[in-house]
Amino acid sequence: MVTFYIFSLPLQLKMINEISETPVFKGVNTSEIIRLLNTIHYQIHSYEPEHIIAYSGDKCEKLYILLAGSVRGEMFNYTGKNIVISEIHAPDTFAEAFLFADKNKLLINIIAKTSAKILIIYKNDLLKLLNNNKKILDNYLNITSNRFVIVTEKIKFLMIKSVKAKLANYILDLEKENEGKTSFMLGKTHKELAALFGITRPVLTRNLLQLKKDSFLEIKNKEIKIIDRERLIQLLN
Amino acid sequence: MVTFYIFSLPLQLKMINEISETPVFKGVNTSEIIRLLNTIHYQIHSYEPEHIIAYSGDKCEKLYILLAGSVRGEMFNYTGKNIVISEIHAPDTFAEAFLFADKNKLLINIIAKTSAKILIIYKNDLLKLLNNNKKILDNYLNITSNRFVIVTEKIKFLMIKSVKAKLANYILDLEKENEGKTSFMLGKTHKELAALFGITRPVLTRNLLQLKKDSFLEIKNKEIKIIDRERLIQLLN
DNA sequence: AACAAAATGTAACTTTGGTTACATTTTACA
DNA sequence: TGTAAAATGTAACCAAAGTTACATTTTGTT
Repeated sequence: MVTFYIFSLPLQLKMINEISETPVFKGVNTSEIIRLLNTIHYQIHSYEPEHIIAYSGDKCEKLYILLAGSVRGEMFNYTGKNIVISEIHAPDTFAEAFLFADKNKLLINIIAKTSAKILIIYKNDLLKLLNNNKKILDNYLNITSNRFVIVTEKIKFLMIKSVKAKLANYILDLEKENEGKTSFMLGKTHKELAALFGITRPVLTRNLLQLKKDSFLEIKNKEIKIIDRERLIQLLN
Repeated sequence: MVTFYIFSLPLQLKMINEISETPVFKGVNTSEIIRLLNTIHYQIHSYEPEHIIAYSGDKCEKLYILLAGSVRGEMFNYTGKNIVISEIHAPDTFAEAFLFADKNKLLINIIAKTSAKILIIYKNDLLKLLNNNKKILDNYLNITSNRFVIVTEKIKFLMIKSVKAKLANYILDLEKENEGKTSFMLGKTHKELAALFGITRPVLTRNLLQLKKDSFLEIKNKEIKIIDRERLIQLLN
Protein backbone atom coordinates (compact mmCIF):
# COMPACT_ATOMS: atom_id res chain seq x y z
CA MET A 1 0.00 0.00 0.00
CA VAL A 2 1.32 3.40 -0.94
CA THR A 3 0.04 6.27 1.09
CA PHE A 4 0.17 9.95 0.34
CA TYR A 5 -0.83 12.29 3.09
CA ILE A 6 -1.75 15.54 1.54
CA PHE A 7 -2.79 18.29 3.87
CA SER A 8 -3.43 21.64 2.32
CA LEU A 9 -0.82 21.09 -0.38
CA PRO A 10 -1.50 22.41 -3.87
CA LEU A 11 -3.39 19.66 -5.67
CA GLN A 12 -2.41 18.46 -9.05
CA LEU A 13 -4.85 19.44 -11.79
CA LYS A 14 -5.44 15.82 -12.78
CA MET A 15 -6.49 14.90 -9.29
CA ILE A 16 -8.82 17.86 -8.99
CA ASN A 17 -10.46 16.80 -12.20
CA GLU A 18 -10.87 13.28 -10.86
CA ILE A 19 -12.36 14.62 -7.67
CA SER A 20 -14.80 16.86 -9.49
CA GLU A 21 -16.08 13.80 -11.37
CA THR A 22 -17.01 11.95 -8.20
CA PRO A 23 -20.63 11.76 -7.09
CA VAL A 24 -19.83 13.71 -3.92
CA PHE A 25 -18.29 16.70 -5.70
CA LYS A 26 -20.01 16.69 -9.06
CA GLY A 27 -21.63 19.98 -9.92
CA VAL A 28 -19.32 21.90 -7.59
CA ASN A 29 -16.89 24.10 -9.48
CA THR A 30 -13.17 23.43 -9.30
CA SER A 31 -12.16 26.51 -7.37
CA GLU A 32 -14.83 25.87 -4.75
CA ILE A 33 -13.60 22.25 -4.40
CA ILE A 34 -10.06 23.48 -3.81
CA ARG A 35 -11.27 26.04 -1.29
CA LEU A 36 -13.35 23.44 0.57
CA LEU A 37 -10.60 20.83 0.60
CA ASN A 38 -8.28 23.39 2.15
CA THR A 39 -10.63 23.67 5.11
CA ILE A 40 -10.51 19.96 5.96
CA HIS A 41 -8.14 17.02 6.43
CA TYR A 42 -8.06 14.22 3.89
CA GLN A 43 -5.79 11.47 2.57
CA ILE A 44 -5.16 9.88 -0.77
CA HIS A 45 -4.23 6.18 -0.72
CA SER A 46 -3.23 3.84 -3.53
CA TYR A 47 -3.87 0.10 -3.37
CA GLU A 48 -2.57 -2.80 -5.42
CA PRO A 49 -5.01 -5.36 -6.89
CA GLU A 50 -6.45 -7.82 -4.34
CA HIS A 51 -5.29 -5.78 -1.36
CA ILE A 52 -7.87 -5.49 1.36
CA ILE A 53 -8.87 -1.88 1.88
CA ALA A 54 -11.18 -2.41 4.84
CA TYR A 55 -12.24 -5.41 6.87
CA SER A 56 -15.67 -6.53 7.91
CA GLY A 57 -15.90 -5.54 11.57
CA ASP A 58 -13.75 -2.44 11.20
CA LYS A 59 -15.15 0.69 12.71
CA CYS A 60 -16.47 2.78 9.89
CA GLU A 61 -15.38 6.38 10.34
CA LYS A 62 -14.15 7.49 6.95
CA LEU A 63 -15.73 8.11 3.60
CA TYR A 64 -13.88 6.41 0.75
CA ILE A 65 -14.08 8.14 -2.61
CA LEU A 66 -12.77 5.99 -5.42
CA LEU A 67 -10.88 8.25 -7.85
CA ALA A 68 -9.42 5.52 -10.09
CA GLY A 69 -9.71 1.75 -10.41
CA SER A 70 -12.35 -0.52 -8.96
CA VAL A 71 -13.08 -2.36 -5.72
CA ARG A 72 -15.45 -5.08 -4.65
CA GLY A 73 -17.36 -5.68 -1.46
CA GLU A 74 -17.69 -9.25 -0.20
CA MET A 75 -20.10 -10.42 2.41
CA PHE A 76 -19.46 -13.82 3.90
CA ASN A 77 -22.40 -16.04 4.57
CA TYR A 78 -22.32 -18.66 7.25
CA THR A 79 -21.37 -21.48 4.91
CA GLY A 80 -18.07 -19.73 4.29
CA LYS A 81 -18.82 -19.16 0.65
CA ASN A 82 -18.53 -15.53 -0.21
CA ILE A 83 -21.07 -13.72 -2.25
CA VAL A 84 -20.07 -10.58 -4.10
CA ILE A 85 -22.43 -7.95 -2.86
CA SER A 86 -21.24 -5.13 -5.04
CA GLU A 87 -18.57 -3.98 -7.39
CA ILE A 88 -17.68 -0.32 -7.52
CA HIS A 89 -15.83 1.51 -10.29
CA ALA A 90 -14.34 4.97 -10.19
CA PRO A 91 -15.66 7.54 -9.87
CA ASP A 92 -17.78 6.39 -6.97
CA THR A 93 -17.87 6.18 -3.18
CA PHE A 94 -18.11 3.29 -0.76
CA ALA A 95 -18.62 2.55 2.93
CA GLU A 96 -20.68 5.72 3.12
CA ALA A 97 -23.84 4.01 4.34
CA PHE A 98 -22.65 3.08 7.82
CA LEU A 99 -20.72 6.24 8.47
CA PHE A 100 -23.25 7.91 10.74
CA ALA A 101 -24.81 4.78 12.21
CA ASP A 102 -24.72 3.91 15.90
CA LYS A 103 -23.47 0.42 15.08
CA ASN A 104 -20.92 1.69 12.61
CA LYS A 105 -19.12 -1.57 12.02
CA LEU A 106 -18.45 -2.46 8.41
CA LEU A 107 -20.32 -5.65 7.45
CA ILE A 108 -18.31 -6.45 4.32
CA ASN A 109 -14.70 -6.79 3.32
CA ILE A 110 -13.60 -4.26 0.74
CA ILE A 111 -10.93 -5.40 -1.68
CA ALA A 112 -9.15 -3.62 -4.53
CA LYS A 113 -10.10 -5.31 -7.80
CA THR A 114 -7.58 -3.33 -9.83
CA SER A 115 -5.05 -0.73 -8.77
CA ALA A 116 -7.15 1.79 -6.93
CA LYS A 117 -6.68 5.40 -5.90
CA ILE A 118 -8.87 6.50 -3.06
CA LEU A 119 -9.63 9.85 -1.47
CA ILE A 120 -10.38 9.36 2.22
CA ILE A 121 -12.30 11.90 4.25
CA TYR A 122 -12.96 11.46 7.94
CA LYS A 123 -16.50 11.64 9.23
CA ASN A 124 -16.13 15.00 10.98
CA ASP A 125 -14.50 16.59 7.97
CA LEU A 126 -17.26 15.23 5.76
CA LEU A 127 -19.78 16.80 8.14
CA LYS A 128 -18.06 20.15 7.63
CA LEU A 129 -18.41 19.77 3.86
CA LEU A 130 -22.08 18.81 4.17
CA ASN A 131 -22.78 21.81 6.38
CA ASN A 132 -20.93 24.24 4.16
CA ASN A 133 -22.04 23.30 0.68
CA LYS A 134 -25.64 22.68 -0.38
CA LYS A 135 -24.66 20.85 -3.54
CA ILE A 136 -22.41 18.43 -1.68
CA LEU A 137 -25.18 17.75 0.83
CA ASP A 138 -27.63 17.11 -1.98
CA ASN A 139 -25.12 14.83 -3.70
CA TYR A 140 -24.43 12.92 -0.51
CA LEU A 141 -28.10 12.37 0.29
CA ASN A 142 -28.56 11.15 -3.27
CA ILE A 143 -25.65 8.71 -2.94
CA THR A 144 -26.85 7.16 0.31
CA SER A 145 -30.44 6.95 -0.90
CA ASN A 146 -29.36 5.22 -4.09
CA ARG A 147 -27.32 2.75 -2.10
CA PHE A 148 -30.37 2.01 0.00
CA VAL A 149 -32.41 1.31 -3.12
CA ILE A 150 -29.79 -1.17 -4.33
CA VAL A 151 -29.75 -2.99 -1.01
CA THR A 152 -33.53 -3.12 -0.91
CA GLU A 153 -33.57 -4.60 -4.39
CA LYS A 154 -31.10 -7.20 -3.23
CA ILE A 155 -33.55 -8.10 -0.48
CA LYS A 156 -36.31 -8.46 -3.04
CA PHE A 157 -34.07 -10.81 -5.00
CA LEU A 158 -33.12 -12.84 -1.92
CA MET A 159 -36.79 -13.22 -1.13
CA ILE A 160 -37.36 -15.09 -4.40
CA LYS A 161 -37.18 -18.69 -3.32
CA SER A 162 -37.32 -21.09 -6.25
CA VAL A 163 -34.55 -21.30 -8.80
CA LYS A 164 -37.02 -21.07 -11.68
CA ALA A 165 -38.43 -17.84 -10.29
CA LYS A 166 -34.92 -16.43 -9.87
CA LEU A 167 -34.18 -17.32 -13.48
CA ALA A 168 -37.44 -15.80 -14.65
CA ASN A 169 -36.66 -12.62 -12.73
CA TYR A 170 -33.13 -12.50 -14.11
CA ILE A 171 -34.16 -13.14 -17.70
CA LEU A 172 -37.00 -10.62 -17.60
CA ASP A 173 -34.50 -8.06 -16.30
CA LEU A 174 -32.15 -8.95 -19.15
CA GLU A 175 -35.01 -8.46 -21.60
CA LYS A 176 -35.67 -5.02 -20.16
CA GLU A 177 -32.00 -4.08 -20.60
CA ASN A 178 -32.15 -5.25 -24.23
CA GLU A 179 -35.53 -3.77 -25.02
CA GLY A 180 -36.67 -4.14 -28.58
CA LYS A 181 -34.47 -7.12 -29.29
CA THR A 182 -36.20 -10.48 -29.66
CA SER A 183 -33.20 -12.38 -28.37
CA PHE A 184 -30.23 -11.52 -26.21
CA MET A 185 -27.14 -12.97 -24.63
CA LEU A 186 -27.25 -14.65 -21.23
CA GLY A 187 -24.11 -12.69 -20.38
CA LYS A 188 -22.88 -15.08 -17.68
CA THR A 189 -21.83 -18.70 -17.54
CA HIS A 190 -23.98 -21.16 -15.62
CA LYS A 191 -21.28 -21.21 -12.98
CA GLU A 192 -21.41 -17.44 -12.54
CA LEU A 193 -25.19 -17.40 -12.47
CA ALA A 194 -25.26 -20.20 -9.91
CA ALA A 195 -22.86 -18.21 -7.72
CA LEU A 196 -25.05 -15.14 -8.12
CA PHE A 197 -28.12 -17.13 -7.06
CA GLY A 198 -26.25 -18.87 -4.25
CA ILE A 199 -26.97 -22.35 -5.65
CA THR A 200 -24.96 -25.15 -7.26
CA ARG A 201 -24.14 -25.22 -10.94
CA PRO A 202 -25.99 -28.44 -11.87
CA VAL A 203 -29.15 -27.09 -10.27
CA LEU A 204 -28.85 -23.92 -12.33
CA THR A 205 -28.40 -25.88 -15.54
CA ARG A 206 -31.20 -28.27 -14.70
CA ASN A 207 -33.67 -25.47 -14.11
CA LEU A 208 -32.62 -23.44 -17.14
CA LEU A 209 -33.06 -26.48 -19.36
CA GLN A 210 -36.45 -27.19 -17.82
CA LEU A 211 -37.53 -23.68 -18.79
CA LYS A 212 -36.40 -24.55 -22.32
CA LYS A 213 -38.10 -27.97 -22.34
CA ASP A 214 -41.31 -26.45 -21.02
CA SER A 215 -41.29 -23.86 -23.83
CA PHE A 216 -40.71 -20.75 -21.78
CA LEU A 217 -37.50 -20.00 -23.70
CA GLU A 218 -35.42 -20.93 -26.67
CA ILE A 219 -31.72 -21.33 -25.91
CA LYS A 220 -28.95 -21.55 -28.47
CA ASN A 221 -25.54 -21.46 -26.80
CA LYS A 222 -25.63 -18.25 -24.79
CA GLU A 223 -28.44 -16.73 -26.82
CA ILE A 224 -31.82 -16.59 -25.17
CA LYS A 225 -35.20 -15.86 -26.69
CA ILE A 226 -38.33 -15.52 -24.62
CA ILE A 227 -41.18 -17.50 -26.19
CA ASP A 228 -43.81 -17.23 -23.51
CA ARG A 229 -43.41 -14.07 -21.45
CA GLU A 230 -46.82 -14.49 -19.81
CA ARG A 231 -45.96 -17.83 -18.24
CA LEU A 232 -42.50 -16.58 -17.34
CA ILE A 233 -44.08 -13.75 -15.37
CA GLN A 234 -46.50 -16.19 -13.75
CA LEU A 235 -43.49 -18.06 -12.37
CA LEU A 236 -42.92 -15.02 -10.18
CA ASN A 237 -46.35 -15.48 -8.57
CA MET B 1 -58.27 9.65 7.20
CA VAL B 2 -58.37 12.97 9.01
CA THR B 3 -56.08 15.63 7.67
CA PHE B 4 -54.97 18.83 9.32
CA TYR B 5 -53.10 21.27 7.19
CA ILE B 6 -51.18 23.53 9.46
CA PHE B 7 -49.15 26.25 7.83
CA SER B 8 -47.46 28.67 10.13
CA LEU B 9 -50.20 28.42 12.74
CA PRO B 10 -49.25 28.53 16.40
CA LEU B 11 -48.52 24.94 17.38
CA GLN B 12 -50.00 23.34 20.41
CA LEU B 13 -47.50 22.73 23.16
CA LYS B 14 -48.25 19.00 23.22
CA MET B 15 -47.42 18.65 19.55
CA ILE B 16 -44.19 20.59 19.90
CA ASN B 17 -43.18 18.27 22.68
CA GLU B 18 -43.95 15.26 20.49
CA ILE B 19 -41.95 16.76 17.66
CA SER B 20 -38.96 17.48 19.88
CA GLU B 21 -38.91 13.81 20.89
CA THR B 22 -38.55 12.60 17.30
CA PRO B 23 -35.16 11.45 16.02
CA VAL B 24 -35.10 14.26 13.47
CA PHE B 25 -35.59 17.06 15.99
CA LYS B 26 -34.13 15.61 19.17
CA GLY B 27 -31.50 17.83 20.73
CA VAL B 28 -32.90 20.93 19.06
CA ASN B 29 -34.50 23.30 21.52
CA THR B 30 -38.19 24.04 21.34
CA SER B 31 -37.98 27.66 20.30
CA GLU B 32 -35.58 26.78 17.48
CA ILE B 33 -37.99 24.05 16.32
CA ILE B 34 -40.84 26.52 16.22
CA ARG B 35 -38.71 29.04 14.35
CA LEU B 36 -37.58 26.42 11.81
CA LEU B 37 -41.07 25.01 11.26
CA ASN B 38 -42.29 28.53 10.50
CA THR B 39 -39.86 28.68 7.59
CA ILE B 40 -41.22 25.56 5.85
CA HIS B 41 -44.44 23.85 4.79
CA TYR B 42 -45.60 20.72 6.58
CA GLN B 43 -48.73 18.70 7.28
CA ILE B 44 -50.02 16.65 10.15
CA HIS B 45 -52.19 13.65 9.25
CA SER B 46 -54.04 11.17 11.43
CA TYR B 47 -54.75 7.62 10.32
CA GLU B 48 -57.07 4.92 11.66
CA PRO B 49 -55.71 1.41 12.34
CA GLU B 50 -55.10 -0.69 9.20
CA HIS B 51 -55.36 2.29 6.88
CA ILE B 52 -52.72 2.33 4.19
CA ILE B 53 -50.51 5.37 4.54
CA ALA B 54 -48.41 4.83 1.43
CA TYR B 55 -48.36 2.24 -1.31
CA SER B 56 -45.47 0.29 -2.74
CA GLY B 57 -44.76 2.00 -6.05
CA ASP B 58 -45.73 5.47 -4.83
CA LYS B 59 -43.27 8.18 -5.59
CA CYS B 60 -41.42 8.92 -2.41
CA GLU B 61 -41.19 12.66 -1.93
CA LYS B 62 -42.10 13.27 1.68
CA LEU B 63 -40.55 12.46 5.00
CA TYR B 64 -43.00 10.86 7.43
CA ILE B 65 -42.36 11.54 11.09
CA LEU B 66 -44.47 9.36 13.35
CA LEU B 67 -45.56 11.46 16.34
CA ALA B 68 -47.95 8.95 17.91
CA GLY B 69 -49.01 5.37 17.29
CA SER B 70 -47.26 2.75 15.21
CA VAL B 71 -47.08 1.63 11.59
CA ARG B 72 -45.75 -1.40 9.77
CA GLY B 73 -44.02 -1.80 6.44
CA GLU B 74 -44.87 -4.84 4.34
CA MET B 75 -42.92 -6.08 1.40
CA PHE B 76 -44.67 -8.59 -0.82
CA ASN B 77 -42.66 -11.45 -2.16
CA TYR B 78 -43.55 -13.08 -5.42
CA THR B 79 -45.55 -15.89 -3.84
CA GLY B 80 -48.03 -13.31 -2.62
CA LYS B 81 -47.27 -13.99 1.01
CA ASN B 82 -46.29 -10.83 2.78
CA ILE B 83 -43.37 -10.57 5.10
CA VAL B 84 -43.29 -7.85 7.71
CA ILE B 85 -40.13 -5.95 7.04
CA SER B 86 -40.37 -3.54 9.88
CA GLU B 87 -42.56 -2.16 12.56
CA ILE B 88 -42.14 1.44 13.63
CA HIS B 89 -43.37 3.04 16.83
CA ALA B 90 -43.57 6.74 17.66
CA PRO B 91 -41.40 8.69 17.93
CA ASP B 92 -39.68 7.62 14.70
CA THR B 93 -39.53 8.30 10.99
CA PHE B 94 -40.20 6.23 7.92
CA ALA B 95 -39.82 6.28 4.14
CA GLU B 96 -36.75 8.47 4.66
CA ALA B 97 -34.34 6.14 2.92
CA PHE B 98 -35.62 6.55 -0.64
CA LEU B 99 -36.31 10.25 -0.40
CA PHE B 100 -33.26 11.44 -2.30
CA ALA B 101 -32.82 8.43 -4.58
CA ASP B 102 -33.04 8.59 -8.36
CA LYS B 103 -35.47 5.66 -8.37
CA ASN B 104 -37.53 7.09 -5.55
CA LYS B 105 -40.36 4.60 -5.67
CA LEU B 106 -41.45 3.14 -2.38
CA LEU B 107 -40.87 -0.64 -2.31
CA ILE B 108 -43.14 -1.42 0.62
CA ASN B 109 -46.69 -0.73 1.68
CA ILE B 110 -46.96 1.31 4.85
CA ILE B 111 -49.97 0.61 7.03
CA ALA B 112 -51.15 2.12 10.30
CA LYS B 113 -51.00 -0.52 13.02
CA THR B 114 -52.75 1.65 15.57
CA SER B 115 -54.18 5.14 15.31
CA ALA B 116 -51.25 7.15 14.06
CA LYS B 117 -50.40 10.83 13.97
CA ILE B 118 -47.83 11.75 11.37
CA LEU B 119 -45.88 14.91 10.61
CA ILE B 120 -45.19 15.11 6.89
CA ILE B 121 -42.42 17.25 5.46
CA TYR B 122 -41.78 17.52 1.75
CA LYS B 123 -38.35 16.77 0.37
CA ASN B 124 -37.46 20.36 -0.47
CA ASP B 125 -38.56 21.63 2.91
CA LEU B 126 -36.54 18.91 4.59
CA LEU B 127 -33.53 20.04 2.56
CA LYS B 128 -34.00 23.54 3.95
CA LEU B 129 -33.96 22.16 7.50
CA LEU B 130 -30.86 20.08 6.79
CA ASN B 131 -29.06 23.09 5.36
CA ASN B 132 -30.03 25.39 8.18
CA ASN B 133 -29.48 23.30 11.28
CA LYS B 134 -26.40 21.22 11.98
CA LYS B 135 -28.08 19.12 14.64
CA ILE B 136 -30.95 18.17 12.35
CA LEU B 137 -28.47 17.21 9.62
CA ASP B 138 -26.53 15.08 12.07
CA ASN B 139 -29.75 13.47 13.28
CA TYR B 140 -30.92 12.78 9.76
CA LEU B 141 -27.65 11.18 8.69
CA ASN B 142 -27.79 9.05 11.81
CA ILE B 143 -31.35 7.94 11.02
CA THR B 144 -30.62 6.92 7.44
CA SER B 145 -27.39 5.16 8.39
CA ASN B 146 -29.14 3.20 11.11
CA ARG B 147 -31.81 2.19 8.67
CA PHE B 148 -29.12 0.96 6.31
CA VAL B 149 -27.60 -1.16 9.05
CA ILE B 150 -30.96 -2.79 9.74
CA VAL B 151 -31.48 -3.59 6.07
CA THR B 152 -27.98 -5.01 5.75
CA GLU B 153 -28.61 -7.23 8.76
CA LYS B 154 -31.77 -8.41 7.10
CA ILE B 155 -29.70 -9.41 4.09
CA LYS B 156 -27.36 -11.35 6.35
CA PHE B 157 -30.38 -13.15 7.77
CA LEU B 158 -31.88 -13.87 4.34
CA MET B 159 -28.57 -15.35 3.28
CA ILE B 160 -28.91 -18.07 5.91
CA LYS B 161 -30.43 -20.91 3.98
CA SER B 162 -31.36 -23.87 6.16
CA VAL B 163 -34.10 -23.68 8.75
CA LYS B 164 -31.83 -25.15 11.43
CA ALA B 165 -29.23 -22.47 10.80
CA LYS B 166 -31.91 -19.78 10.99
CA LEU B 167 -33.07 -21.21 14.29
CA ALA B 168 -29.51 -21.41 15.59
CA ASN B 169 -28.92 -17.81 14.60
CA TYR B 170 -32.19 -16.70 16.19
CA ILE B 171 -31.62 -18.58 19.42
CA LEU B 172 -28.02 -17.41 19.76
CA ASP B 173 -29.27 -13.85 19.32
CA LEU B 174 -31.88 -14.48 22.01
CA GLU B 175 -29.15 -15.75 24.31
CA LYS B 176 -27.16 -12.58 23.72
CA GLU B 177 -30.20 -10.46 24.65
CA ASN B 178 -30.61 -12.51 27.85
CA GLU B 179 -26.97 -12.68 28.74
CA GLY B 180 -26.23 -14.35 32.03
CA LYS B 181 -29.44 -16.34 32.09
CA THR B 182 -29.13 -20.08 31.49
CA SER B 183 -32.59 -20.29 29.97
CA PHE B 184 -34.88 -17.83 28.32
CA MET B 185 -38.24 -17.51 26.61
CA LEU B 186 -38.68 -18.18 22.90
CA GLY B 187 -40.76 -15.02 22.78
CA LYS B 188 -42.72 -15.96 19.67
CA THR B 189 -45.10 -18.72 18.72
CA HIS B 190 -44.01 -21.25 16.12
CA LYS B 191 -46.43 -19.61 13.72
CA GLU B 192 -44.83 -16.20 14.22
CA LEU B 193 -41.32 -17.59 13.91
CA ALA B 194 -42.27 -19.46 10.74
CA ALA B 195 -43.63 -16.22 9.27
CA LEU B 196 -40.43 -14.43 10.26
CA PHE B 197 -38.36 -17.09 8.53
CA GLY B 198 -40.64 -17.24 5.51
CA ILE B 199 -41.39 -20.94 5.97
CA THR B 200 -44.38 -23.04 6.98
CA ARG B 201 -45.29 -23.73 10.58
CA PRO B 202 -44.90 -27.54 10.57
CA VAL B 203 -41.41 -27.16 9.12
CA LEU B 204 -40.49 -24.74 11.90
CA THR B 205 -41.79 -27.13 14.56
CA ARG B 206 -40.08 -30.10 12.95
CA ASN B 207 -36.70 -28.41 12.91
CA LEU B 208 -37.01 -26.98 16.39
CA LEU B 209 -37.85 -30.42 17.75
CA GLN B 210 -34.95 -31.95 15.85
CA LEU B 211 -32.63 -29.50 17.61
CA LYS B 212 -34.12 -30.74 20.86
CA LYS B 213 -33.89 -34.43 19.91
CA ASP B 214 -30.28 -33.97 18.78
CA SER B 215 -29.43 -32.41 22.15
CA PHE B 216 -28.67 -28.89 21.01
CA LEU B 217 -31.39 -27.49 23.26
CA GLU B 218 -33.80 -28.29 26.03
CA ILE B 219 -37.32 -27.01 25.46
CA LYS B 220 -40.05 -26.80 28.05
CA ASN B 221 -43.09 -24.98 26.71
CA LYS B 222 -41.68 -21.63 25.60
CA GLU B 223 -38.59 -21.89 27.71
CA ILE B 224 -35.36 -22.65 25.92
CA LYS B 225 -32.03 -23.71 27.35
CA ILE B 226 -28.93 -24.08 25.21
CA ILE B 227 -27.13 -27.33 26.04
CA ASP B 228 -24.51 -27.42 23.33
CA ARG B 229 -23.57 -23.94 22.18
CA GLU B 230 -20.54 -25.18 20.24
CA ARG B 231 -22.56 -27.39 17.94
CA LEU B 232 -25.24 -24.73 17.63
CA ILE B 233 -22.61 -22.32 16.34
CA GLN B 234 -21.28 -24.99 13.99
CA LEU B 235 -24.73 -25.15 12.41
CA LEU B 236 -24.02 -21.65 11.09
CA ASN B 237 -21.00 -22.95 9.18
C1' DA C 1 -6.79 -27.80 -37.39
C1' DA C 2 -5.51 -29.96 -33.01
C1' DC C 3 -5.62 -29.85 -28.43
C1' DA C 4 -6.61 -28.75 -23.66
C1' DA C 5 -9.47 -26.37 -20.72
C1' DA C 6 -13.75 -24.68 -19.67
C1' DA C 7 -18.48 -24.99 -19.95
C1' DT C 8 -22.53 -27.52 -20.37
C1' DG C 9 -25.70 -31.64 -20.23
C1' DT C 10 -27.29 -35.31 -17.50
C1' DA C 11 -28.36 -38.91 -14.27
C1' DA C 12 -28.82 -41.26 -9.74
C1' DC C 13 -29.39 -40.58 -5.21
C1' DT C 14 -29.82 -37.78 -0.76
C1' DT C 15 -31.51 -34.11 1.98
C1' DT C 16 -34.53 -30.56 3.04
C1' DG C 17 -38.56 -28.04 2.83
C1' DG C 18 -43.70 -27.81 1.46
C1' DT C 19 -48.42 -29.68 2.06
C1' DT C 20 -52.12 -31.63 4.30
C1' DA C 21 -54.35 -33.59 7.85
C1' DC C 22 -55.21 -34.67 12.32
C1' DA C 23 -54.14 -35.59 17.36
C1' DT C 24 -52.78 -33.55 21.61
C1' DT C 25 -51.62 -29.86 24.72
C1' DT C 26 -51.77 -25.23 26.38
C1' DT C 27 -53.89 -20.81 26.97
C1' DA C 28 -57.31 -17.34 27.40
C1' DC C 29 -61.33 -16.02 29.38
C1' DA C 30 -66.33 -16.54 30.17
C1' DT D 1 -62.95 -24.13 36.64
C1' DG D 2 -64.70 -25.54 32.21
C1' DT D 3 -64.59 -24.73 27.53
C1' DA D 4 -63.26 -23.15 23.00
C1' DA D 5 -59.59 -21.45 20.52
C1' DA D 6 -54.94 -21.37 19.71
C1' DA D 7 -50.73 -23.57 19.70
C1' DT D 8 -47.99 -27.51 19.26
C1' DG D 9 -46.68 -32.36 17.94
C1' DT D 10 -46.56 -35.57 14.30
C1' DA D 11 -46.92 -38.36 10.21
C1' DA D 12 -47.19 -39.48 5.24
C1' DC D 13 -46.26 -38.03 0.98
C1' DC D 14 -44.59 -34.69 -2.59
C1' DA D 15 -41.48 -31.28 -4.76
C1' DA D 16 -37.26 -28.98 -5.12
C1' DA D 17 -32.60 -28.34 -4.28
C1' DG D 18 -27.95 -30.41 -3.04
C1' DT D 19 -24.28 -33.75 -4.26
C1' DT D 20 -21.39 -36.35 -7.00
C1' DA D 21 -19.80 -38.09 -10.95
C1' DC D 22 -19.14 -38.38 -15.57
C1' DA D 23 -20.18 -37.60 -20.65
C1' DT D 24 -20.38 -34.27 -24.23
C1' DT D 25 -19.85 -29.82 -26.37
C1' DT D 26 -17.84 -25.36 -26.91
C1' DT D 27 -14.11 -22.17 -26.63
C1' DG D 28 -9.60 -20.36 -26.66
C1' DT D 29 -4.93 -20.99 -27.97
C1' DT D 30 -1.06 -22.37 -30.52
